[in-house]
Order: sequence, then structure tokens, then C-alpha cells
Amino acid sequence: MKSRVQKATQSLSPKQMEKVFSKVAEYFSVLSEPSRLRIMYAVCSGEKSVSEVVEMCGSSQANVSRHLMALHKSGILQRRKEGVTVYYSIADNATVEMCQSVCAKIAESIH
Amino acid sequence: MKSRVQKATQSLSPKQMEKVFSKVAEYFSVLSEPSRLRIMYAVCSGEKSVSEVVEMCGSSQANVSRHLMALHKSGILQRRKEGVTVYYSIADNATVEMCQSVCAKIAESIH
DNA sequence: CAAATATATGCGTATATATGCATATATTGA
DNA sequence: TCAATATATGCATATATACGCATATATTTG
Repeated sequence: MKSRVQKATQSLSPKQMEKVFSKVAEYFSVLSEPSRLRIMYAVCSGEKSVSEVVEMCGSSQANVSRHLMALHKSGILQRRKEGVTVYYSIADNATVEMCQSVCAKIAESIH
Repeated sequence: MKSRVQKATQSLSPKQMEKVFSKVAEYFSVLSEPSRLRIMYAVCSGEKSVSEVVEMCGSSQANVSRHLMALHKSGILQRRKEGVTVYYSIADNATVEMCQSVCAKIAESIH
């Protein structure tokens, strides 16, 4: 019996496998910055404008904007513009849940 | 009703939250390199010596050794020394399964 | 149209780290 | 003890990227 990953990768050429590894690495690297995780955590409690996230996270406006944009481009966050204000919210729930379970595991080890 | 992550983080101070984010980021950054993913993929098919992984992955011995060591130090791989040979195998199955499901999702999108 | 406000982005810099190369360390066998 | 083999590591370098600062862009309001 083959696992899901075996089914998905068995027909791929070495070159395609490299592409998969590269994309997966890119995916994880979005989650490998404390500032971006803090921002994701803020957006988890509901849709937020850029300035709200700035307020909550304490980073500069430029930084927050860039990180939100990166999270949006990677497909994790949704972006909605209303007048001059831009609102971000969770788009990819699976990723958020994955982050939360990793967070929970590590948070528990701190108690 | 509170989620697992809420239960685990509600009693943490801002400083402790920063520590959590920092550790989670560190955790994901281990998985954010194509070479390390390739190496993990090799070890997934069963315990491997350093030279076997070098053979399978095509990277230099120095690189493979360093990556295997990093994966071991992060708790993902086990290390067993037998004479002059060092064998690595999966230690943290949860992480491997998480990687595999991300890999499968991305591999499926390539077909 | 001008001013105010919210967001995005160009640029320079500091920092982290992956890699190659050479070499150190450890173990085995002659 | 010496040679061979397997693995680890020090060092230099190239590359990626997070951040600060200034500024551009877009929208609303007067």
C-alpha cells in the first residue's frame, strides 16, 4: 500500500522532484520568521487592517506591510481593499492549523 | 471552547510568546532548505549511513554530514554510530508526516 | 486641487547560512 | 604503528533576506 506522498511523487522525474523540494522549502521559509508568525497570530483572531496589525505587533508599518504581502502572495492570507484601507484575513486554514499545532506543542514545552 | 493553541498560549507572557514564535520559526527554518528536504526524503525510506545519503543525494560529503547533523540536533533524525559509520533514521514521525503531506499537496499540483 | 491618511516599495545595510575546500578526528585492519 | 576509510568541522565566500529610512502611490475629505 502506497502513501499519499508516494502516489504523488512516484511518477515525477528527478527534475520535477527538485522542483517539489524547492517549492516545499519556499513554503516552509514563509513560516520561518518570528515576525511573520506574530503577524499571522494577530490575523488569526479575525480580519485586520495593516495599521491594526502594526498596532498589535509593534513592528514598523513598512515591515508589517511587506510581511502581510508575502503571506498573501504565498496564499496563506486573503487581501481585501476598502477605500484606502487594506484588510487581511486567513485564506489557507490548513496552514494556519498546522502552525497552531506546532505552536501549541512548543508552547506546552515552555510551561 | 478554547483551541489547543489558546490553552497553551493564554498563560504565557509577551516575552514567552516571543520565545515561542522564535522557536517555531527555528523549527520551520530547518525544513526550509531543498537540500535538507532531499536528505530527509532519502532517510524516509529507511535508516541510512552518511555515505549512502551522499550517494543518493549527490551533494558533497561535508554538506550532507552538516545537514544530517542539523536534522539530528533539531530532533527530527536519530543518530547511531556503529564503528566508523554513522546511521541516521527518523526520530520525529509527526514532523516527517507533516512534511510528507505538504510535499504530496505540492507534488499533486505539478501533475 | 490641496492636505491628510493608509499602504506599498526602492534602496542600502546588517545578518544568517549554504556551500566548497581543506583538514581534523575516529575507527578498523594489516 | 601506519594506512585506509567514514565522518565532522574550521574557514572563506556567495547569496538571501529582514529591517530601517525615505518616499511613492492611492484614496478620501475639505
